Amino acid sequence: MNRKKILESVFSVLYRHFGHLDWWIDVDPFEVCVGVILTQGTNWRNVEISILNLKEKGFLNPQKIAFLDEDTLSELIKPSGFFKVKAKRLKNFVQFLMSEYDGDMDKMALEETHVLREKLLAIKGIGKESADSILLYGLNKPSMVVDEYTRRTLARIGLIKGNEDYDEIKEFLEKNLGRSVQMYRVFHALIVELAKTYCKKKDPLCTSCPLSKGYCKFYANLLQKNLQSF
DNA sequence: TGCCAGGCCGGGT
DNA sequence: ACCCGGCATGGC
Repeated sequence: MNRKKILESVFSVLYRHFGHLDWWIDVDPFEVCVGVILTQGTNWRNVEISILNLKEKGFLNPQKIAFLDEDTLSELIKPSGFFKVKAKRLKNFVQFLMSEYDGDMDKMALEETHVLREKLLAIKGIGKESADSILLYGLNKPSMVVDEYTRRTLARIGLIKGNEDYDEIKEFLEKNLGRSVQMYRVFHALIVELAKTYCKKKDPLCTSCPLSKGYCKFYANLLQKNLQSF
């Protein structure tokens, strides 16, 4: 049994359990970018308040944010925390978008995925997870998102050791999930849902996880045994 | 009540 | 190459 089969089975089980989960469906790509930056280290609920603030003022577009002073901006995004650094990060991103693509997300979307990823990573405040989230959920490009949940969950299942770096895990997933944007989007959302619900930091044995029936390392074995039923 | 949330950067070892 | 503090609000 190879890791690809197991990974496919994991997806299958999660999909059956949680259903079709996806994020930012049909959301304006620029709004996705703002959301991605605001949600760094922060609960999504808090981000929604900030997004609403920006929308109410009609500021949720590149041009407006570009000409907004940083203090006003940080005031509007206060609910999502780290508001001063995030105001700066939003400014950095918007400045990039304006200067490289005339503030046009459609133009940005024309870039080749890997090229754009490197450009995004060069922006202060955009790390790997944010860059990949923008690519995947904002622009529908095949760039898998990895986060702490993904690392922890895959490690507990036994698919990775857990000490691999970001890009290693990303490549593992991209190689074994196939290059389907839809698959990446849903898989990441499913993993996050699983981790938030059952695969918590404080519960290393995953005792509450209905999928694992005990320690998650045995999850892989469970899948192998029952593979034919998936 | 304390802990954590859909991270990232910069400086120190 | 890792490790850590700082950044900050709101919900359970």
